[in-house]
Amino acid sequence: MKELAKTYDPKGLEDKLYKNWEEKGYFHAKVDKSKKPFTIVMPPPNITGQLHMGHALDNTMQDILIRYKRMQGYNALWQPGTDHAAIATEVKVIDSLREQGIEKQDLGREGFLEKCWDWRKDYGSRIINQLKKMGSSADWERERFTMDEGCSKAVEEVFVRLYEEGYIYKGERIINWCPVCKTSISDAEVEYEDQKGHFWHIKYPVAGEEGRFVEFATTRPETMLGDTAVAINPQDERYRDLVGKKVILPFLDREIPIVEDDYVDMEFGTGVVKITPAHDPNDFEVGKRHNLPIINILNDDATINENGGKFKGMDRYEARAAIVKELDEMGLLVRIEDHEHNVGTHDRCHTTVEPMVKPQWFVAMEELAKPAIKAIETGELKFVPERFDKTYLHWLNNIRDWCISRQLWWGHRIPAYTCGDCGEITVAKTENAPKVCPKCGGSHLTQDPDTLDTWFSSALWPFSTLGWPEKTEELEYFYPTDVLVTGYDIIFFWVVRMVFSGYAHTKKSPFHTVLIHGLVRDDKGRKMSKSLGNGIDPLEVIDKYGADALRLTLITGNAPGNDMRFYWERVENSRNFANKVWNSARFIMMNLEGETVTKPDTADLMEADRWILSKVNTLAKDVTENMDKFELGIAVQKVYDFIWDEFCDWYIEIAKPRLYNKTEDKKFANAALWTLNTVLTNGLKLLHPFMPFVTEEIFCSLHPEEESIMISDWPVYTKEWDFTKEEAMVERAKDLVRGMRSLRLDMDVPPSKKAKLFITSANEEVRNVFETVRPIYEGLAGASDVEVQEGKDNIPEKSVSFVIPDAVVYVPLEDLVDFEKEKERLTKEKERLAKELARSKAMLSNEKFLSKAPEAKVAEEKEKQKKYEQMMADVEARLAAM
RNA sequence: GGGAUCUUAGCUCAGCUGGGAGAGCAUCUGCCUUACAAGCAGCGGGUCAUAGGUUCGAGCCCUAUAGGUCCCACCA
Repeated sequence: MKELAKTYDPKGLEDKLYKNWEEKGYFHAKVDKSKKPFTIVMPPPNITGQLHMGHALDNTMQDILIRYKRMQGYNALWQPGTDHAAIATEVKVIDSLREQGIEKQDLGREGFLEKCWDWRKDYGSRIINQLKKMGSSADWERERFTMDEGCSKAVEEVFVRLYEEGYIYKGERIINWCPVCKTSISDAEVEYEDQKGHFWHIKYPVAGEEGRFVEFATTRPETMLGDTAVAINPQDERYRDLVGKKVILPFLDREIPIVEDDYVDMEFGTGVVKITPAHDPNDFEVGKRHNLPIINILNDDATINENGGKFKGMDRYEARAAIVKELDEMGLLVRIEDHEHNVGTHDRCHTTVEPMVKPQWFVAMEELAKPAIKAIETGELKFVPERFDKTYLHWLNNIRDWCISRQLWWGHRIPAYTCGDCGEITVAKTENAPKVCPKCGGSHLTQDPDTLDTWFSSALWPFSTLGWPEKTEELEYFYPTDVLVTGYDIIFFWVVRMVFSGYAHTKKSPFHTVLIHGLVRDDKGRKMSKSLGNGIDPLEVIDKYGADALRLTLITGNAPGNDMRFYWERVENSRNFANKVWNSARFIMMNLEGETVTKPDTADLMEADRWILSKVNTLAKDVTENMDKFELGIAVQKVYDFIWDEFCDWYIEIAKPRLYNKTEDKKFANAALWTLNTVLTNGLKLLHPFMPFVTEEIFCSLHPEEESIMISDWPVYTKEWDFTKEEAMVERAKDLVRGMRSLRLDMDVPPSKKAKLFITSANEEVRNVFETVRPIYEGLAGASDVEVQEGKDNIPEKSVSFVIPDAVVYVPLEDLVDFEKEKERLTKEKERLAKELARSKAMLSNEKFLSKAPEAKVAEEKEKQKKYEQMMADVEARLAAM
């Protein structure tokens, strides 16, 4: 047996243990029909990613579930991989190229993609290695990438299928355009920010009516260059006579109609709205209804294009200022108002998005959403916690078509080919790419230059990683997966899309449970972010305190779906716990030195041994229940409390006298050692999913014959260790010791002072408590002169007392008694009892309680009352005697 | 505007289907006791946001109010 250091040092050790696990192949899940599968698919981190607290939390939760299920005997697969992260990666690569003075366009599509793959080669494994530092037991042999061959095949398969079924279409729609990234983005990628702006009140002259104007307000004056109408509400009497007339658009001198549309709110502003179909989603709809022309006034970088007349070439904000200035000079600017409004920005670069009309590819969502909605109703899909059902359903019930084309190069290229001769679009997988146009036979085919939204491939992740569309045995065996763990911020982007994709392509929900966690915030509750510089780097935490401490910190005291605050003090506490476990093991191993321990006869077990066995027995049951309900925080709290409070603070202390007493029969020490070893081992197993490293190291030292705790069996409840009687007895013994301790503190009794104890109970069980407690008492209270005395007759006159269930304990302390203090204590005690008695009596005299409450509850209450009455009588007698 | 959620000890948070208010940290007291000072023993500290209601009984259920956070939608 090897020596353990005085404090636990995770440094170096964790890497060593992890390497061993990996080499032994413990993480690898092979198809094995004799075992039940349990599958989690890992949310693929971006290849540009650096491990942050969000990943750390997400992965810790998954690893806990996987390790737990693996120990329970499941064939547990944690399917990992990385995401190509279309726009995020493209932006990074462009930036790094720019530093070298190279522009994306200079390289051409092929050249640029090469650079992207280089980037992936250089950085793609970085995040994976960081996840390994966390102890993640994912099946790395099965690592996938959203753009690897298989996943790309799945993407094309889906695209072609959905196209053929009519769910994917190409259309001129108004989309969100990012002028910096120069691509369209989906609605989900738009983030609204409150910004201070203005309302510009402007008027347009009415054509043919000298001196007449219509007035309206706008927040974006520059869009007037694209105006093709002004609209009024058909009910609006004020403008009745204007119907059918036209107004003149300043600068461009375009005559545009005045149209009637219900969309206009008569109550708002002047009741007149300018209509810019090309640059506003609502106006676009109005334009469609009235067949208005769509005039795009912006280039892709949000400068004004040739449709903007003399403002051509100006940036949108530059043009805004110029237009306002000139309108003012022309007397068409009525006034300017301050106005705070929500501005849509791109969630990656926070550039204000510009609505634009462009040909894009869409997925028609209405039909596809239906089974995903039904899944919640039928219970095929559950959110933990449940409240996220509502978030999910609300989104699905109001879903709009998904814009899936992106004007990027890095990603899955859209498998659509346009004929240069007849304009026919052909959609086909790369392997079936058309050489000639199937319609006109022309050979001038060009593939659509756009790529797909990065979430298009992520949506297929649960089954594409298992080989879909091939019918692999993995897919057959591991799919559908079981649990998806992710943050609530990603429900719309990912969870929704995975679920409807699962139903569309596999006819099943890709998982039955979605376990949602919150955000990791800093100590002040702020989001951890690079720009604020308030983030704590998980790698730094691991370096300083170890991965176990990090994991424990992330899991404790947090309920599913809730945000948490993360700060160093919490990590320290976790580290302290790791050290506590370490030292308890060290203690046991020091005592095991040179001993051979055998399983003791049941008769040789002390009450305390049975008590702790019983405790660890129920602990296993409780923890298992919590784990199955995904209450990871509660589960680990229970293990923590058990190991620290019960096992270390009580049981080890109780066991010590037997270990130190060399003259006694060896079988007593043997019983203690065996119990220590057994209980610690079970505790370690229950702790292992949460703190894999320290538990493994101890387990292997304690059991050199065993290979790894990872592949050991999860403790289950056993009848053999069901000792309710002993449990109750030791709990009373603990009360007794606690009572003695506080009494001695109250009375300033030095620990060396011996004391006799008298107990007022004829209950044999209670008297046995003294025997149970003797070693504890001797060890902790420092007095050994314990005398059991029944009844009240022999109690010394000068003594102090305290109450334990079923009895009052008297301690004669002769000259050391402080009667004032004792009186105070008793009075307090009397008050407390009176309160409890009142409550109990009220309950028991209540007919409704008696009739409605379960019988056991009533009986329990009656017992309580009896006890209280007895205790009350004792206390009153003591008080009277003083 | 719609929805979700929170308000519990000085701080950060648990508290599962209603039945004697909890943890960690911090403070204070006493201990270097031969596993652990990253420790041990203990003390103090809460009208469970407010006001009603249901109930024999409410931190928990219902209603309203106040304040905070988040999501969605958005009137130009």
